[in-house]
Amino acid sequence: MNDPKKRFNELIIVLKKQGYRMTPQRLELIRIISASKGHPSASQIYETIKHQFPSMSQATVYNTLTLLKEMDQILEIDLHGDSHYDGNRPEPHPHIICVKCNQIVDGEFDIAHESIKRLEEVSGFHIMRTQFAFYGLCPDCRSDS
Amino acid sequence: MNDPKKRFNELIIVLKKQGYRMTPQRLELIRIISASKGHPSASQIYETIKHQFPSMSQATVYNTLTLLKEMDQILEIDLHGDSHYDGNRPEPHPHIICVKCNQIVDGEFDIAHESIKRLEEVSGFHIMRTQFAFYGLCPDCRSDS
DNA sequence: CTAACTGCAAAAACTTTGCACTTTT
DNA sequence: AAAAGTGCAAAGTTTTTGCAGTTAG
Repeated sequence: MNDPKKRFNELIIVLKKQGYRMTPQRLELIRIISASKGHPSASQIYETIKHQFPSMSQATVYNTLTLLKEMDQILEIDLHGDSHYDGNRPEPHPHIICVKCNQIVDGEFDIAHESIKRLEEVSGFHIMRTQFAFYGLCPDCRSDS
Repeated sequence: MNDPKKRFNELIIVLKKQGYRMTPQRLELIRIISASKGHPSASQIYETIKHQFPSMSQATVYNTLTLLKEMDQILEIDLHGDSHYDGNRPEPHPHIICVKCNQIVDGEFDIAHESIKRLEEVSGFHIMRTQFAFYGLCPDCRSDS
């Protein structure tokens, strides 16, 4: 994972370069996304920001997340109507998700690079982003049951 | 893809073996899932069945899909609060999804087998199912824009 | 100053739930 | 007959929308 501060500044630069405004709410969301070791969901981000900005609205959270998503700066992890976000690794990588405790862990190998090329050739698609999810039991939950 | 009729009978046998009852609604859903070349969503399945069974309820669709999912007979493709289902290939395989027309195409290579083993070793997870999604533009939508 | 952004509240979309009724076995 | 399954309608979640008011640049 990147250094949170480095990532924070990186995101600010990218947004500014595109002419987006730096509002306090946006800065706070970017700070959270940059520092998150886990993969927070939209509602988790919303709840966290509300501590600092009680007036924060869900619409703003979704607006900003959509913005970052469209700029390929964050990855959306679609989990059955509860999207989580990975703010540190825009490049394709697998996620390992515990079906019991719902924790999400980053996988380290890169299946994508060569696979994408092959898949594009075979399917004729132009592939823009990927989502690899492995569902199972994390070490803790394995021993629980 | 399997032969739809073969798959249909296969599913019936599996359900019966587990002691589940064969209601007309269930049969119809299984028929649809078996024959679907694409990857229908819950609501698409619901709409289709309503033609035959105007009294069909969403609850029944979801009940049956959950059942099949838990028996690892269908794959759920999580698409931003609109799950689609792959009824023919319970084994891990990639999906290629057009971000414009939303069509879902099956990928043919198997990245999973060796990768899962490696990932299990590194993460300590016990992996039970996977979801590989590649988002992009299909050939038609590429030429459109 | 003004275009961009936010907050609010309502609506939309998908899924789940509870319970009485029906049906498979 | 009994357990399992269905239908209905309501409620729960997450996400989107419209618009008036606010603010960064």
